[in-house]
Amino acid sequence: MLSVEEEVELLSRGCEEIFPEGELEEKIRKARKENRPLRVKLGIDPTATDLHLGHLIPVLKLRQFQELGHQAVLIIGDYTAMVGDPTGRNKERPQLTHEDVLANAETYTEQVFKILDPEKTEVVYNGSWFSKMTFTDVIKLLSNMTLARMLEREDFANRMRSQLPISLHELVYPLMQGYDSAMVRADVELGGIDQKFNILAGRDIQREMGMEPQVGVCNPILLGTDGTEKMSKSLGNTIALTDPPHEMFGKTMSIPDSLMRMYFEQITDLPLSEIDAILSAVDDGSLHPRDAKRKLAKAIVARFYDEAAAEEADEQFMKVFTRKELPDEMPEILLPAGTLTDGKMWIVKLVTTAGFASSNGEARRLVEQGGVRLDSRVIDDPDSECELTDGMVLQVGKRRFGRIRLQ
RNA sequence: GGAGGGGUACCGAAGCGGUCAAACGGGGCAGACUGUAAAUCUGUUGGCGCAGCCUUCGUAGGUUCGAAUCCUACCCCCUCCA
Repeated sequence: MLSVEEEVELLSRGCEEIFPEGELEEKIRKARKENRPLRVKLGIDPTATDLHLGHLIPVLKLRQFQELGHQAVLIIGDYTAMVGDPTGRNKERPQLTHEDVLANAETYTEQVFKILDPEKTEVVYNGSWFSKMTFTDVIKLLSNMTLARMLEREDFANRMRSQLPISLHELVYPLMQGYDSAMVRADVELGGIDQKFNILAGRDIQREMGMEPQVGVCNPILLGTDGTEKMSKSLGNTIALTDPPHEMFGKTMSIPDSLMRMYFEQITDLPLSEIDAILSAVDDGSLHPRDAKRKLAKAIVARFYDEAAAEEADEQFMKVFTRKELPDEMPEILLPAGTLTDGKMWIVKLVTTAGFASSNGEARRLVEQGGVRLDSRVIDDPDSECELTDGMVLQVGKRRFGRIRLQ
């Protein structure tokens, strides 16, 4: 068995902040003495359907706790999702209906259980208590917070300063999240560092209700593939859990070098010493940054799929982008008989039919700009009528390929 | 409740009777250079088989030879005062 110090060190990996400092160690010590696991809470608001790596960071942390024998408590925020977490927002969120939320929750948990052990995870909907609260209960809950404290929050302060609206229901959110902690008697709450305020609210409420306050274990906010903004679906800079291996690999290869450490630490489970070794090899020039990134991409794919998929993705990547060869597999472009006239087809039509452009105009532009190839030959005249034969390869841009199938 | 400001393309933001499919910046896409990195440079960014035509500037009407631009009504947002 690990020593308490070792366990804390392990759990601290990749964390931006654990607060209050030292209290995690104390909690673990105490739990061991009482011979019980820590109750580790992670709340997720099912506001969208696809999980991306940014969502997964605390989930991975939760699994780590789970592997060490602690009790994972997953809260599905069916009620909080309707309110919408104002954290980091400079706008109000659109409010979702309860039906939307429940539907999302299903796909969410399905994905989360690719990582967590469902047998050992306690799943609770926070609607199970919020739906039963009376208005009196709500008022009592609200009395735990003052306006001044609420306005200390950076996001609210910013909005106040720039005279943007803050709806009252948004002020309730941190209290709701905090109340969740009390209801599940959490010892630890996980979340991004942007959750700090909400997690601290949980401590207040737990204390108010006569419990020992939870410890916050916060990870940094994962930046998206563009390297500047936080990973978020609306910014289109995500790597999704549902991305197929080659895409996950490719997207990882496209992140700026400066993000490698973050991704290594947050998403892979390589030992820190190994990560340091890789990155210092890059620094002193003995390892090509691209090869370091390949290691990263492989580790990520292996984590969410398996070694074989990672190996395969790497090979394909090298083949297509380094050696500029055609990928082994590519989607087929089915052309029913009658699509061609005299065995020929208008190039613009071909590109849109293949789904590589959403309009003829866009396809036309791609052609004019030299981004379209047919069997490796650039076609740059948008009026071209191309002779097509079964098995020909259409390439658009650097990474979209399709094999023509005449039917 | 009173006074004022505003809704323009993916986003920010000009335009305020014709020369506007709408400046400029960001983002996206394509090309060059590379390591599908960064930086840089170039082109492009409503639709249509496209030297032409069609539909766009909150919504609906109206004025005009002609409207993103003027008028009327409606919807939405913001600010200040209360």
